[in-house]
Amino acid sequence: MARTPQDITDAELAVLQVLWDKGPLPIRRITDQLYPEGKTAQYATVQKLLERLESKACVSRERGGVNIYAAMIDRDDLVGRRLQAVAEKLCGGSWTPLLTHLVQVRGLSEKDRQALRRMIDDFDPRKTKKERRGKEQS
Amino acid sequence: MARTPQDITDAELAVLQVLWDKGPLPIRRITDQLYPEGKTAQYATVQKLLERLESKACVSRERGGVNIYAAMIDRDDLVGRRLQAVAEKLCGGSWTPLLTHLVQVRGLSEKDRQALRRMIDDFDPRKTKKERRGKEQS
DNA sequence: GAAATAATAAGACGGAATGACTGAGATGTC
DNA sequence: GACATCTCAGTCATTCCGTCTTATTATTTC
Repeated sequence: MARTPQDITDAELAVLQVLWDKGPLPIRRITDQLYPEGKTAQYATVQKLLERLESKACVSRERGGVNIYAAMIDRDDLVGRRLQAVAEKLCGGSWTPLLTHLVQVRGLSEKDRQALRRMIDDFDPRKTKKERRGKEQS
Repeated sequence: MARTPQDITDAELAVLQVLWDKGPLPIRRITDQLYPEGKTAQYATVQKLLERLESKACVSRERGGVNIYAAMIDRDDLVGRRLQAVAEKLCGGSWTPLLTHLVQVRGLSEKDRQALRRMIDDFDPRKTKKERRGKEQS
């Protein structure tokens, strides 16, 4: 039973979080965020994490005097990947059980409830874009 | 950056799936399902996996002439754990982004849409149980 | 009830994953 | 040209996790 490696590890995620928060940065700036007292060793650690993230196409590198790294996936992309993994491994690929779980077990705030009702309508494929536009204006 | 081990590994999950499908079983029966030609080695593998699952309180063991193992968590429990992990690591603990993702990115079937509308109403805490009962009857 | 068969128990193994590190060279900067 | 800083290319150590071995204790079968 071949084990499936993590898509993105904890340490890699920490790097991504910095890029999401601060935007594109050189390694040094990322290191400062993650290891405030960081010296050469920690710098190299961040470098290695970026190298792995790049090989997974999760960050891009702008080469130059100093390389600048930027996130190529955003939080929601990653949320999507992880939800997909859950759906595939536990629900035979179906999304519905996830949805049901969230609504029934976790419950909804009043805000959630309103937003959800609106989303259900807005993303109803039976409605044309024109109809949706009309709804928004009302 | 301490790494977080998987809650339940792939091989452990395979064992759980058998117990979910077939109900409580002795090791031998589980082994038959997972390794149809399984001999002593594979039997021991399943045994080790069950031992680890037991230490995580995911299966119970009824001791006797032959030990019988039973799942102590069901699929939805595990779905919940994994969704929680996603929410905590990527959404600051909030469930809303998961919900939003499912509805917006994955889309809803007509059936989903109907079921969801009903759930939103049913689990609305502003409504008393009496009101919900009334609604169901209508 | 002895031989054969099967189950339990305890530990060891090995490859891969992952966070962290070192050292040599390149590139700038004053 | 000296100094700091960055890049690059490894290496390392620990843990994880799927797997297997061996020994001991039941259980069956004739």
